[in-house]
Amino acid sequence: MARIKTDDKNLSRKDVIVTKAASLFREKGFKAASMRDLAEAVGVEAASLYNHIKSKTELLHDLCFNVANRFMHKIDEIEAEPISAIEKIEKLLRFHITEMIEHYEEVYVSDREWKHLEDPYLSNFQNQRRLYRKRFAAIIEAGIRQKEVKEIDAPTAVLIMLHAITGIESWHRSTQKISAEALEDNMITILVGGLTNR
Amino acid sequence: MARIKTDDKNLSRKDVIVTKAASLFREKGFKAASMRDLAEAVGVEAASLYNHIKSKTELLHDLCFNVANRFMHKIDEIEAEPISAIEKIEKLLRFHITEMIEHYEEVYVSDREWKHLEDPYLSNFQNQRRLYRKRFAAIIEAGIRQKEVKEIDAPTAVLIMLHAITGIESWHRSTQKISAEALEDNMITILVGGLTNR
DNA sequence: AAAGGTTGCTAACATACGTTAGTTAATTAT
DNA sequence: ATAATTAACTAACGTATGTTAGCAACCTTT
Repeated sequence: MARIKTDDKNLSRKDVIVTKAASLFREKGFKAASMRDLAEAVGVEAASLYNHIKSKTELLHDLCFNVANRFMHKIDEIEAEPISAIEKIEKLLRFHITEMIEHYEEVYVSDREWKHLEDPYLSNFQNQRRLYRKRFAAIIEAGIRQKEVKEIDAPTAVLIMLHAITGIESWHRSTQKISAEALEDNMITILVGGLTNR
Repeated sequence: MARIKTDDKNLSRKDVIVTKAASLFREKGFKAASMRDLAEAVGVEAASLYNHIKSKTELLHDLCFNVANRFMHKIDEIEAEPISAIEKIEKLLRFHITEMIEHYEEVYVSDREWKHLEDPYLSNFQNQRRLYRKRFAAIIEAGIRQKEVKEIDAPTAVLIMLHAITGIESWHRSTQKISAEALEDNMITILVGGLTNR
């Protein structure tokens, strides 16, 4: 009888399922990925998954909110630091970039598939998202007031930054990648360079 | 008996269906949007759609290749112009931006949902996409050689540009938009500003 | 070794989906 | 006015999907 392997200790079977789900949802999209696909990836029959999870949407829910919470904590932390606006922006961007490099399946799924959440989680997620962007924009606006940053529309700048970073997905799948460090530095050069005055 | 309205002349009934499909696929995603949803949006029964189209995937196919062709023609045109690399980049970006502003449902769907195409169209689309990015990167590399552009990794720059532009989708749906012109100029300022030497 | 809990299996359900067949209504051409 | 064509309808088929029920095998604790 097949069993779900949790080779690395401290991993629950649910963790294994959630991780495989991230990979599958990233590859096929949430709707197109079936529970039978997931079961096969996990090495078990579809019905057996339900010993560990409540529903398919719960998987998406877990993925989305895990990611969202990580970003929320990071922006809390950065806002509180006594550094310049440009430094805050760079720190936040670097966090986004490394998150996308290291946990890209989860981050990608959270970013692209949250539409398939169901209320009340959907509204909740959308609110968090809006709030996060507002806080990011506020940092940029502070930078503009202090003349560190060009006179641009802050919400537009946030859109550009956040979407630019999802481009890392293509890097991840490309065959001849530059190194992760080089990627990060290139992105910072272009993005922060585009904001900075002088 | 309900009929599909093609109020503006020169619109075939299929055109009406394709347009509504773009809107629906954008809103729900290709897989989550059903033919019955589409039929309702068009004002007709699901089976009736098949008097005008071959299949659901044909709709996606039409959307994706219409968009891809427009971009391919534009890059043909721009490559041939006797202008500097930076000017070429700016022209191409402005084209992307206005396409995204004016036909955003189609462009968005083409960008996000092409994964659900079926071979041979899938491979075909992927090839076109790769080729387009290579040509874009080549323009940037020419700019680097002529010292117009910072010494960055060109493929990374392409990723950033293209993905940044999909952020316009959020602008489109936001309630308090800045004007389309202001959006375009802001994006150019940040993106081209991030590339330019000095 | 027995008992209890956990995790797997098979079978099946209800539902939703894309699509086809066959038919009728509406429009266009003769 | 009649015939031919186009475009709609109803009904249904086959398949895939998320999920549940009931039972068997495994592991852990005593």
